[in-house]
Amino acid sequence: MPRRKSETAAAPRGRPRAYDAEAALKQATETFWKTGYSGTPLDKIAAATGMSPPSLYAAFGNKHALYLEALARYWEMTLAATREALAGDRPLAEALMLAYEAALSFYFSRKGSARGCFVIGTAVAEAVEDAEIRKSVAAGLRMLDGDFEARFRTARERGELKQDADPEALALLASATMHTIAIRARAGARRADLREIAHKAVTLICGSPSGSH
Amino acid sequence: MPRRKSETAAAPRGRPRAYDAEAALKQATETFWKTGYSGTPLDKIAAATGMSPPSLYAAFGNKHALYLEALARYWEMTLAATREALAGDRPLAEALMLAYEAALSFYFSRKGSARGCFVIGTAVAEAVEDAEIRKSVAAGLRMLDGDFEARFRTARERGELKQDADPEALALLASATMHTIAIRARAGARRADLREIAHKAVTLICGSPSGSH
DNA sequence: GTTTTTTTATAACGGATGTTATAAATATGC
DNA sequence: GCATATTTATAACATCCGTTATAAAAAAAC
Repeated sequence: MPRRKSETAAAPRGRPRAYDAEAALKQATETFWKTGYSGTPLDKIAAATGMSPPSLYAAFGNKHALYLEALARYWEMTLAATREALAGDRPLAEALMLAYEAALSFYFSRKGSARGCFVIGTAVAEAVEDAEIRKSVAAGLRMLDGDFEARFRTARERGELKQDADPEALALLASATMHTIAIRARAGARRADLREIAHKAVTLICGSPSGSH
Repeated sequence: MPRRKSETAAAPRGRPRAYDAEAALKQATETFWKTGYSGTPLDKIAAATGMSPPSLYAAFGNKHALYLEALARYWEMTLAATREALAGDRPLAEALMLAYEAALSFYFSRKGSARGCFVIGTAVAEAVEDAEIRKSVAAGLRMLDGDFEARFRTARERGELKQDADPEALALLASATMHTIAIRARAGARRADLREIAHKAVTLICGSPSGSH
C-alpha cells in the first residue's frame, strides 16, 4: 500500500526546494553570532547555509528580516530554557543555577568556543539606530525580568524567602547576573569561571547557599 | 612683551594641522558609539571629525587603530569616574549610587538620547573575532571588578559590612548591576528607571538602604 | 624668493556589499 | 511528451568600503 509522504499538503508544482528553512535559519544565526549583524556579509550567510542569495531572499526577505527572525527564534529558545529551569519544585537556588547553566550551554558552542549571548553580542550593538531590533531586545529583557520575578514571588509564598523580600528587586539582580555572564562569555571568560560567578551571585541573592560551599 | 605660545616645542616645518587630534578622537567615539565598529563607515568618521581620510590615516593609522584608541580612552574615562565615585569617605551605598550615576551620565548623551555603554554597545560585538578588542574588554572588566572589590573590602574594614561579607562576590553583583544598566540603556530604557534599578540593587547589595526608602 | 617640509583636498583604486535579472533545472498536471 | 510552475545557479548591478596615489596649499629654513 503506497503510503503518503509525511507532509500533509500535496507536493507543490515546481522544482522542489533544496534547502531546509529551519536548518538554514539556525546556521545563519551561528554566523551572525560570530561577527554580528553589520559585520556579517550575506556571502558568509550563503556559504554557511549552502543557499544562494536568491534563495535566501525568497526564503527570508532580506538580510534585515533574516536577522530579525534569527533574533526572535533565539529569544524563544533561551526564554523557554530559562522558564523550564525555573519551573518545577526545585529549591530556589537550584532553580537559579539551572537557569544559568542553561544560559551557559547557549553561550558556549558545542566545540567549546565562547561566543556569549546572541542578543548581547549582536543585537545590542544595532539597538540604538535600529528600532525593530531595539524593540525585540527590550521585549526580551522584560520577559526575562518577569520570569525571574515570578519565580521569586513563588519562592516567597513557599517560604523560601523572608516575607519582606522584594521579588522585583531580586529579579533585577538575577537578570543582572545573567547579563554579566553573557558579557563575560563574549569577552573570553572560561565556562568554569562563569559558573563560579553564577554560584556566588545565587548565594548572595538567595541569602544562604543551597548546595556545597 | 611677546609671550611664547603655550606649546613647548618650536613650530614644525610644514603646513600646520587643521585638526585637533583629541577633539577628533572624541567625535569619532561619538560616531562609533551610535552604529558600532562594523556598522560605521570611515566616511561617517570623516564627516563627524571634519577630517579627510588621509588626515585620519596620518593621525590614527587606520580604522581599527582609531577604534582601539577610542576604546582605550573610553575605559580610562569611565574607570576614572568610577574610582572617583568610590573614593572618599562617603557611605558605601552612597558611593555605589554615585558610581552608577556617573555611568548613567556617560550612557545618556548631552541631548538625552540613550546610547548605553560604548564597550557593551560596540566592543562586545567585535570581541569574539577580534583579539585586540577582546583583550581590551576583558582587561577593563577586570579593572571594574577590582575597583568594586577594593571598595567592599574597605567597607568591611570600616564596619559598613558584616565581618563575614564576601567582597569579591559583592563586587560581582556590583559589576553585574553596572552591566545590566549599560545594556538596558542601549535598549531604550529611561534614565529615571535605570536610576531606580541601581537604587534597588544597591539596597540589596548593602543590606540596608542608606538614604530614603 | 626659492627651497624644503608637512598637511591638505580630490579623486582614484580594487574589492566587497546587498540585491536582483536571467536563464537553466526540476518538479507537477494533463 | 508538452505546457506550466517553482527553484536553482550564475552573473550582473550599482553602490559603498577601507585605503592610498597625486598634486595643490601653507608653513618654516635659508
